[in-house]
Amino acid sequence: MTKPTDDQIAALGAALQAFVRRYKLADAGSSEKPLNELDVQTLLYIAQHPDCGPTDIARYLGLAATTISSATDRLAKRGLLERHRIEGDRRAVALRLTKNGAARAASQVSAYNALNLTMLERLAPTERDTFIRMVTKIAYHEG
Amino acid sequence: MTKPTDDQIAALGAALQAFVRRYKLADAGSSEKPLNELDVQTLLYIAQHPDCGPTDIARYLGLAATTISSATDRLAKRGLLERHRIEGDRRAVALRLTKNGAARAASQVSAYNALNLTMLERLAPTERDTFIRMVTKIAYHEG
DNA sequence: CGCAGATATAACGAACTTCGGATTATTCAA
DNA sequence: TTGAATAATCCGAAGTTCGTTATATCTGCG
Repeated sequence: MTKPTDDQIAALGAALQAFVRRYKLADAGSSEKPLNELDVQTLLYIAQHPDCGPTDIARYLGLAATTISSATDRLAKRGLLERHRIEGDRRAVALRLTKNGAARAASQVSAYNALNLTMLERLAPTERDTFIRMVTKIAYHEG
Repeated sequence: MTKPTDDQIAALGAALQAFVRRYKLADAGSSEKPLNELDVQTLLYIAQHPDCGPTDIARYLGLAATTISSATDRLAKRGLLERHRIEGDRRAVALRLTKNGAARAASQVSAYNALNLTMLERLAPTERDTFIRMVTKIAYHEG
């Protein structure tokens, strides 16, 4: 197996750094009072796993359960999610997004999609599937 | 100009999400007491711009000057950088890495390089330059 | 020269976030 | 039944960002 050269590694590093930097400075111009990163991740997880509990989220994100408790508190205070008592286990709570929460989650997804769209548009149409295939290969590689 | 399809956007989004998640959970197992993200960025900026001032860093990262003051405080306390009074302008300080700071910066760069290496290794040797060219095109695209 | 205003940085305090430890409520197993 | 395990939350400590203020210094203009 031929190894990547130092030049290749450096070129990739420079491009990724430039990209991350541009992206970070760009999204400063968002509309609503922004949620912090953890709250966004929490919101999106609940959107995809309705009626999950705080412990699920903590395990998924690799954080302390109390941290998730704080995050869900913040989201609940803003009216983005509701806690429901569940039938089978009365210790547990089921987290569900409110209408506003679902809208907020959708808006987040839109923002991600817009970024992905921008990336693909910068490539020639014939390159796009190749790029997606490569990124997929890198992301899902077993190792 | 043909537009990317929704399927393409979704596929790219899913792959990037998977990649970011794997990367985040992976680097939980690092060695030394970790610097926070801002401190790392600050350290690397100073490594590349010796004798710069806090204001330069604040402008570069798009943050309040006092935030950078805190960051340089933390780095100085850990012995990673030194503040020097400058000749021409006695208001300003010139930030310089100590030996330890330079080592720490180098170690950070190594970590980034290792990640980039991993990414490239997951592609076939013949694909690598294509991938780098595409990422570069996306990152540096004028728009 | 002397002084008003701009500039570089640091000090301080408010608001917020993460997380460990303790607490409450409930379930499970012996 | 009782003790251990589990789900979630409360509380307080430590750390972070950032606005305001303070201090020192520079710059330019009369």
